[in-house]
Amino acid sequence: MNTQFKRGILEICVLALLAENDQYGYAIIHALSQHIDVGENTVYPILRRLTKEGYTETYLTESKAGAPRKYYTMTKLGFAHYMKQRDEWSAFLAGVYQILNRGGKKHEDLYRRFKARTEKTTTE
Amino acid sequence: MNTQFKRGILEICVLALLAENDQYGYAIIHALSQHIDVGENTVYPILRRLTKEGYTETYLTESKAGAPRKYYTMTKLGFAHYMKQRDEWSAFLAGVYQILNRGGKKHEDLYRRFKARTEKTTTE
DNA sequence: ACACAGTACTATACGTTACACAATACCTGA
DNA sequence: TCAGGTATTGTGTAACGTATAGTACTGTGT
Repeated sequence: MNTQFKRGILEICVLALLAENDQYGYAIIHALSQHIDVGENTVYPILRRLTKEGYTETYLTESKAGAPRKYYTMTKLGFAHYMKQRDEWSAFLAGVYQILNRGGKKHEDLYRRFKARTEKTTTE
Repeated sequence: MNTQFKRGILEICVLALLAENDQYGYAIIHALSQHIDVGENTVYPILRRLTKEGYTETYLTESKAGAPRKYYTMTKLGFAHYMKQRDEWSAFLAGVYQILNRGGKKHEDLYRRFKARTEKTTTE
């Protein structure tokens, strides 16, 4: 999986979970990794950054099954940031959609077109 | 606009245009910039990278209105790469969609939920 | 003839972010 | 006590968008 795709979007995904409920890092990682390929080395830094920037705050709770958990809770600033990021993301997606889906969208269409074009110009 | 969003996707967008027809850099930049915010400093490096990796090849043509144009043409390898990237992108998007669109999707819904949650726990 | 705008491309340096690698620490069950 | 699941932190690296700057060619207005 192209790791570049995740840049910027992972943060939004984390914010999306925190907009629902307070969560601790490990749980967030599990939730995210059910849908996208992501590990602890990636998510924890995001959580630290969000906190550093005032988008989230933390509190510790003890756990019966392991080390204490650091819960992250979204601030109002964080929610506003989340809304803004969502907007930018969907605007960006709309633009990309326009570019990727001109003419034939399906692979067969694309392949037929490409093949037709390359064959008449002695490519090989 | 979050510049991070573009990582990896810009390359796909360029490939999408080249899958249709041979194009020169300046034209590609114009086509892309109608839909997403992107400049020459970003696109030319991508074109060079694509060529370096064998996904595109180039040929020069003279132009009546300016410097000679370097046309980029997609190789078979490039087309295969394009198809693969498209697949990965849509798989990634599907995952992100699952995460971002659980429960209420619209801003009003999200806001109502967030507000309700924060108000009952003496935030402020 | 010269400045200038538009066209077209190249090169260097930097910042952000995902992530590999590594370490720490707590608890439970065999 | 040792493995394994839980839970977090820190360091270093690589990719890629992009700001900045520069080269070079053509046609037009003055």
